[in-house]
Amino acid sequence: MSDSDRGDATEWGSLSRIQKVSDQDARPSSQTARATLALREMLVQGLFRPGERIREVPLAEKLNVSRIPLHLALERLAHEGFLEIHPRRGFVVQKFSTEDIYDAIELRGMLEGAAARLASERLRDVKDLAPLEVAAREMVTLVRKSRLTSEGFRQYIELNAKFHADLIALAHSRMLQRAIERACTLPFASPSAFLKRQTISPDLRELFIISADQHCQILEAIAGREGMRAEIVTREHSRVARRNLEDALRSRDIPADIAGARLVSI
Amino acid sequence: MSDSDRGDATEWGSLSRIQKVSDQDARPSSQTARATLALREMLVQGLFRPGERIREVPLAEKLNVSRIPLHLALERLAHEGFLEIHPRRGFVVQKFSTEDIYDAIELRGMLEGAAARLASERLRDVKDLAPLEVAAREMVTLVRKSRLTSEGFRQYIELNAKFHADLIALAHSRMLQRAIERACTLPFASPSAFLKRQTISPDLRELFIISADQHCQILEAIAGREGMRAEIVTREHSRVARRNLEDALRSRDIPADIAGARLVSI
DNA sequence: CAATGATGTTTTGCATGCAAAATCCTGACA
DNA sequence: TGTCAGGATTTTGCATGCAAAACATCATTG
Repeated sequence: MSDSDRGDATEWGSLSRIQKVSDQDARPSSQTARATLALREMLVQGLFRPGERIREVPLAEKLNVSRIPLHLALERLAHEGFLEIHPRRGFVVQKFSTEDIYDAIELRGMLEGAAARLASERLRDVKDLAPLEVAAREMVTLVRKSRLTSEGFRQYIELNAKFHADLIALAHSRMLQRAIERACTLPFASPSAFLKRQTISPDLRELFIISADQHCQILEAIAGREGMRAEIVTREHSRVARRNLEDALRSRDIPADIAGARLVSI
Repeated sequence: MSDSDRGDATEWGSLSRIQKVSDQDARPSSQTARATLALREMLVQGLFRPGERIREVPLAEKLNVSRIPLHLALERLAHEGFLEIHPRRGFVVQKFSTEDIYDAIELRGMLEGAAARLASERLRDVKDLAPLEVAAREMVTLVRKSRLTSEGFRQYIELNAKFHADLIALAHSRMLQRAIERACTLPFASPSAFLKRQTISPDLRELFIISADQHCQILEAIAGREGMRAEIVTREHSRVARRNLEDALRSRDIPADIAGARLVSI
């Protein structure tokens, strides 16, 4: 429930804002925002079956909003990719296959890779990398501890989100930023999708170490204006998510651990 | 006015559907669809100033729809990237810089390049390339004619759209397809954005020849499972649009010729 | 028995009107 | 002159209700 605090649902640039979980859940300023938040949460938690048709009236009652804001929320979630619009027939919950997830991860990898390359090409001052280096260093420190507390875990997720957001901002491309935000609206495509797993196996710890090191390599490449290397390492970095997913699929603990997994068939 | 015939505004997979311009303008089934179509057209034609705030009531009167469908249409256009949402303050027309256009074109090139690579990796039967080959051949035939009639021009645009749509479909990746559709919602990012120019200089004719040949090279690469080559040529292919834009910028005939150019500042 | 058509029910699309937020305008005061 | 307060006005957000489209049910007919 920690990624549900973007102020208003469709405001842009939300990815680059660092979310403070300060005041509990902020104030969902409008009915539409409230409905969007609640619905996204329900979808991610798997309270709807993939392929299920959504009826507006009962759902509106359940969420305590009227049909107009609910309809607006549904439209937004459709644009995010959770629902499908059937012109005069309402909304249907999307189905995803594991192939879709793999493709989504690879897509994000491509886009973030391009962002890293652009960042290295367009970097004006090496000082601009400072906040990223801080985050990367702290993540390394975290994963080096023999035992990862759940607080450390939370910190890692937050630092990771900040790192990725800052990296994308460094590309100085609104269009690319937009594309990445879109690609990450589906929860299982986001960089921290598979970080929320509860079972921390030794393998998983290894992945964390690898991932933290990749952050450093990416920064080194950008600082040295090695665009190609920055792109390749960033692309490879996204495959951590894929390995994490494969691991989860093997141990069959998907539904509990991974956000949005209940929308995946097979 | 030829690209305004996608049945219902936000139905997905619209890119892969080949649009028949059969019955004039189809029937915009709902008020929302009507408003979306009309508004998109107005935006592309530059009837709104970038940065301008949109007032719903007068606009609704102007379009002869009520505020609800207008609001839905505005929301959709915001998701397409034409407008910006300010939570309790309404919609504002987006501004774009030439850098944004360049980035949008490069982004599309990357994504279509990835599609071409995936197509070569995932191609099941070489027969699947047949419709693409037909389109590519016809385009070559068209550009070989010494004089390009305006009917031939129209045909080229249609064939080009079909080629790109079919290519993307061959990648067999819903996620990638979605990303490309999103990237192309902005008119100047689409593959045929700069084909609508009215002044056909000799340089432009050369670009057409190059472009038609690139289609053939892409198909050859895919047929030969040369994923890397397919990706690279497709990426390069997208730079035709960039050269076209640069040419237009030099001759300062942007506003008249290029869809959506009036949304571009400087 | 399948296909088609009539009829009632559900469900979405939309118009209208009201309330609250934002904006604008005016004028007082430092 | 610039700033700020406060009221008037505009503008968006939303609730309600109605009409039409989609859907379900069942009877009729070939």
